[in-house]
Amino acid sequence: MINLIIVDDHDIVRAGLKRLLENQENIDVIGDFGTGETAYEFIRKNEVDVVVMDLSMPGKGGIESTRQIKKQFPKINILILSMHDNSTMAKKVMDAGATGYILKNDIADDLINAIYSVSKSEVIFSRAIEKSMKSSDESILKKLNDRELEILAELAKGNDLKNIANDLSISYKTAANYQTSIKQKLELKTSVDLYRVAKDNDIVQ
Amino acid sequence: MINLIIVDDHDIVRAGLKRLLENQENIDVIGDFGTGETAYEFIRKNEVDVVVMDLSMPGKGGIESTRQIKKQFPKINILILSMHDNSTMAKKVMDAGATGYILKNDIADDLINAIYSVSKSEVIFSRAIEKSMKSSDESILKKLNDRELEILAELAKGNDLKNIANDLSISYKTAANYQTSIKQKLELKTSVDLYRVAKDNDIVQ
DNA sequence: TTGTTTTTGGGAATTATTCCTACTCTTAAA
DNA sequence: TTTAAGAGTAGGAATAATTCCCAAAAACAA
Repeated sequence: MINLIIVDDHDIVRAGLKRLLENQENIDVIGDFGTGETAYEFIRKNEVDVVVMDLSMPGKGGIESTRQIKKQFPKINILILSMHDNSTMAKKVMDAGATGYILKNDIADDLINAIYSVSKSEVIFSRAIEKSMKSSDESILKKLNDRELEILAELAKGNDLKNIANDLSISYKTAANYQTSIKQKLELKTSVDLYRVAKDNDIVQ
Repeated sequence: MINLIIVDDHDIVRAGLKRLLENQENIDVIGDFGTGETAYEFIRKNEVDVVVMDLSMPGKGGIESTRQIKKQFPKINILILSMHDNSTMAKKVMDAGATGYILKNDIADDLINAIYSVSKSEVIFSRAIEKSMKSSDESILKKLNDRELEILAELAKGNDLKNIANDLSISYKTAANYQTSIKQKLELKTSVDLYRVAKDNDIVQ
């Protein structure tokens, strides 16, 4: 029997998932929570085998919650549910310690299979993710080095060069030069394009 | 008895909603579909009272599908399910002919109540939406005049001042001055902030 | 060790932005 | 009808940001 909890800020999705899984013989949904924090409180006091968690939640998101849970309870297997077939995010999720990453628009059977796999600590991805992970090697961001990536992230957050320079303890000139080289490498013209790229590649939000 | 269909591209959400509603005495879920097109085909051949539809779907989205259904079958009441408490989108949805607009993170009871209301052609919104619709009169965009709004939209699209000036047949200086006054009125510092504002207020995307 | 990449930033030229001013047009009020 | 207010349009001048080019440490790989 798999003791499972659901963490998703959407009440409807949560209630739906709960009912969907309650039909399963070997899965016992012993709790469902709207936030990572309340889920963590429950985990501390109860025997949990698998956590099915939404990626994007207000407050502590799926990644941070995963990290926290895995740190204290490494035996718990976490399956992340996401809206988007984003390989960058999938990598982050796995780095945080999740065992699987599947999409909300995968069919219900896939979810159930994924839960069984994950409960045996088998790593599992959506097919769409596996596909996009292969192609992510050609991500435009490969063109940037670490420092450029860091500065791109800051810029996309809406930080201005002065602050970035200050935060990273480099001169304004250096920061400005980085900005220029990022734009050149990525063939962007405006700061807005820069933000778009950062967003499309999940550097921000 | 309410003959209801569900339209949502997410299999999990759809299956969940279906089971959630199947417990209701007076609601009969007679179909569920992953696209507006397949739902429309079903509607043409079957007696449908209420459609619960996701706002954002690939292909023909919730708004376009709503418009199509209402055009041919004005008696059908449509309840839109959305992820975001966006009052602008809510307005668009109602313009398209939907009877209600609720959020996926409203609690399940709200959904069921909404369905009963909508089935009686009672207009219904999430509380969060009603709140944000009221405050949208005080939208920061009210501070901008038409031309500023137009230029904000262009800027947010990633158009540079030179092109904007050219497209709108105004001098570069004028365009630049508009940009400045937009930033001032909205108290923004960077172009990224400008894009954010445009996005948050549905001027772009 | 030697060569390469990363990280750093200055100088100078070029662009962009801001602030101020001002003219024209339209619209609404007196 | 005159007046006032605001929208839309720009130019000049000062200031700020960006780009381009160059170069020197530092880190790192061969």
